[in-house]
Amino acid sequence: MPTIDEIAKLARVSPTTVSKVLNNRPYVSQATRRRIEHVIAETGFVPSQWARLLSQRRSYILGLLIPYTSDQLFADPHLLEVMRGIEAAANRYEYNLLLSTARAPVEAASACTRLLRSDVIDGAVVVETQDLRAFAETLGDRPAPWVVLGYTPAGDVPAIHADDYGGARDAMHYLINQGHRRIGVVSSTPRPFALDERMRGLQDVLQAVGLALDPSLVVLGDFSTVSGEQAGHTLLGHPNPPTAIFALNDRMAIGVVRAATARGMRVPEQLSVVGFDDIALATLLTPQLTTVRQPGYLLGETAAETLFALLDPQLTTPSAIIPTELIIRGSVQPPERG
Amino acid sequence: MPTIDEIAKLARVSPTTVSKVLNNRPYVSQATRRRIEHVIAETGFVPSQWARLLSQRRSYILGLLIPYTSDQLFADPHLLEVMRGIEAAANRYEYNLLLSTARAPVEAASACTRLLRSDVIDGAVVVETQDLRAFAETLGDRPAPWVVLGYTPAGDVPAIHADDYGGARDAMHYLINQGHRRIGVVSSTPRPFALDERMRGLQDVLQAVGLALDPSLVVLGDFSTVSGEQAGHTLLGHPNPPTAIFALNDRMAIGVVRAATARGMRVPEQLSVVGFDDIALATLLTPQLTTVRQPGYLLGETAAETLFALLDPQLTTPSAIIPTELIIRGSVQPPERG
DNA sequence: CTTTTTTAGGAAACCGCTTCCCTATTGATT
DNA sequence: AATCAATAGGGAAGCGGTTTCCTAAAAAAG
Repeated sequence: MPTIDEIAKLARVSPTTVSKVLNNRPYVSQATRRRIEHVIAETGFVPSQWARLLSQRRSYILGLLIPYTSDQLFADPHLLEVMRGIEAAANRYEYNLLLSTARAPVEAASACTRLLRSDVIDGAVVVETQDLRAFAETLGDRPAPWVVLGYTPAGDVPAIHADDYGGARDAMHYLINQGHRRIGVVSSTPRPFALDERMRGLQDVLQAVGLALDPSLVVLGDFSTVSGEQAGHTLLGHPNPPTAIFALNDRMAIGVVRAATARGMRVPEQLSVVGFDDIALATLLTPQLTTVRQPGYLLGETAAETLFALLDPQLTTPSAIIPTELIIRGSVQPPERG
Repeated sequence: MPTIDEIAKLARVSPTTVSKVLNNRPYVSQATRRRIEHVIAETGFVPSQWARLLSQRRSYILGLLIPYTSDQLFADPHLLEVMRGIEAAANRYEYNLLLSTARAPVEAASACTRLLRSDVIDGAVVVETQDLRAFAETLGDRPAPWVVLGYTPAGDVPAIHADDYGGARDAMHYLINQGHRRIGVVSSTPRPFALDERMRGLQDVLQAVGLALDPSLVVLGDFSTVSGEQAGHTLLGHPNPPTAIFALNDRMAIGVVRAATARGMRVPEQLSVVGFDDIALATLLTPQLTTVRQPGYLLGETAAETLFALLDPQLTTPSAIIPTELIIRGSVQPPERG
C-alpha cells in the first residue's frame, strides 16, 4: 500500500497538497486536484486510518460494550433489535461498530473499561449491568463519553430505556378491562431495573382498582423459555389458579403457554397470557401472543444518537424514555364464568 | 490523558524505558520497572492504541463484514449463532470485533472493501454474498487477509461452510426410509451456494433410489416464514400433494407447518416436515421440528480460527467443511396408507 | 501602475509510541 | 588482571498522516 508521500511524488506535488485533496480542502487548483485524484485512483491508495487519527483524534469507531458474557446477548432477540438500531445510526454518521463483551464473567467489565479509557473508540453505548455503579467508578478520570442502554443509578450518565412502567400499566389495564381479577405474574431474578419498573407499573394498576398483588401469584424465572414453563406450571398448580398470566418478557410468556398446553388447557379460552418485548417469535405461535412492544430498534437508534450528541459538546444530551405499545393479538380473552 | 513522555519525566527515565515496561521487554532493572509501574498506576495512564499501532502495524481488531444490508442479518437466528462463535474465538486471541454492514443495498460492498483495504482491521470474516467474485476483484492488490463464511467461487480465499450436501442427503434418506415417496421441496431465490448444495444432495438421494424430482413439487420462497407459508399452501394445493415437505431452512419449514395447520391438516400425521438449520425456535413449536442441524457456533469459531492462522503466515490455512447432523424430533412420521 | 488580498503550494513540526542502534556499566570467563 | 558478554538505559529516526506557517504568484482594489 503506497503512502501519501509516494502519491505526492507521483503527482509531483507535496504531501500537504495531497492531504488537502484527501480532505476536500480548498486552495488546490482544479488541474492539480484532478491529477492527484487520478494518481490515487490508479494506485488504489487508501490513507491509513491510524496515522490520520493520531493527529485528528477521532477514530470513527463506536463501542457497543456488553459487560457480561455474550451468550446471554445472542440469546435475546430483543437486544438484537437494539443492535440493529445502533448499527443503523452509526452507519448514518459513518461510524463503525466495535463489539466488546467481557471475556469471562470473572474479569467482568475490565475489557470494557479499558476500551473506554483508551482512544480506540470515540464513545460507547454500554448495556446496563447489575453493578453499573462500580463499573462507572473504575473508569477513572477522562473516559470516552458513554451512554447507558437501560437504567442508571447515577444521574450523570445519559440513560436510554423503554417506558417499562407505562407498558406494564397498559398490559395490566387491558387484562383488568377484559374482566380478569386473578392475575399471575412471572417476573425474574436477577432483576434489572427494567423489571422493577414493570413490577411497579402493574402493582400501581392493581392498587388503583382496589386489588392487591397476591405474593403467591408471583413466580420468578430467569428470562428463558424453560424457566417460563416452570413458572407456568407453578402458577397453574396453585390451589386457586389465576385466569390470566402476565409474563414480564416474551420468552417466558411462551413458556407459560407451553405449560398450559401441556396441562391440557387452551390459550386463551382457559388462560390468558400477556408478554413483554414483542419479539418476532410472538407472531409465530398459535395463538399469537398479546404483548407489550418495546421498540428495540428505536431504543438502539436513540442511544446512538444520544451518544453522537455527546461527542459534540455544545449539544445537550438528555436521557430518553422510549414509549411502548400494547400489541393486542390472540392470547387474551375475558375469563370464563365460574 | 498523559503521554509516554510525561510518564518518562515523572519516573525520571527515557520514553524508551517506559515503552519497554509497557511491552514487558527485558533490560529494565527491577527497581526502575517498579518505579515506572507505580507512576503509570498513579496517573491512570493508558497508552494510545493509535500511536502504538502506527509503528506495530496490528490493530487487534477483526472485521465481521456483511456486504449487504443488515436487516437480513438480524432476522436470521442462525447467523447470530455464527456471530457468537466468531466473538468467542476473537476473545480468545484478545481481538475486538468490528461489525460492518453495507449502508445501503446500492453501495453494496463499498464500506467492506474500504475496510479491507485500510489498516483498521487486521483481517476479516466476510459473509458470502451473491457477487463475491466482483467483491474480490474490487479489493485490489494487498487487502487484509480474509475468509469467506459460505462458499467461494474462486479458490484462493479460504471458505468455511457446513456440509449442506451431506445434510440434505441425510434428511432425504430419513424421509425415504420412513416410506415417503412424494416429497415436496421449499427452496429459495435468491439462492446462495449453500442452497444449491442442499438441492444437489436431495436430488442425488432421489436418483439413487430411482426417483426423480418432480419440478412441480419444488416451490421457491425467500427464507422467511411467510414465504414458507405461501409455499406450503402452493404445495398442499397441488392435485397430487406430497406426503412430506423438505423446507431448505427452518423458518420456511415453520411456515409450511402453519400452512398445513391452517388447512386443517395435522403435522406429522398427515404431513411430515423437515427443516434445515436447527434454530432455537425449532424446539418451541408443536410438534417440535425435525431438522438438519448446522452448527452455527462452530462455523463462526472455525472461520475466525482460520483467519487467525492466516495472520500468521507460516501456518497453512485450509478451507473447512463443518459436519451437519440430522436432529429427529416430532414433525416426521411414515405416510398414511392410501 | 501600485497596493492589497486571495489563491496555490510547500517546508517542517507534530501526534504518541516503537525500534534500531549506541554507550556505559556490571558480571562472568580465562 | 584483562577480556568478553550481558545488562541497563537513552538518543533519535521512523510510522503516515495533518496542520501551522510561510512564500510566491495571481487577482482585485485603489
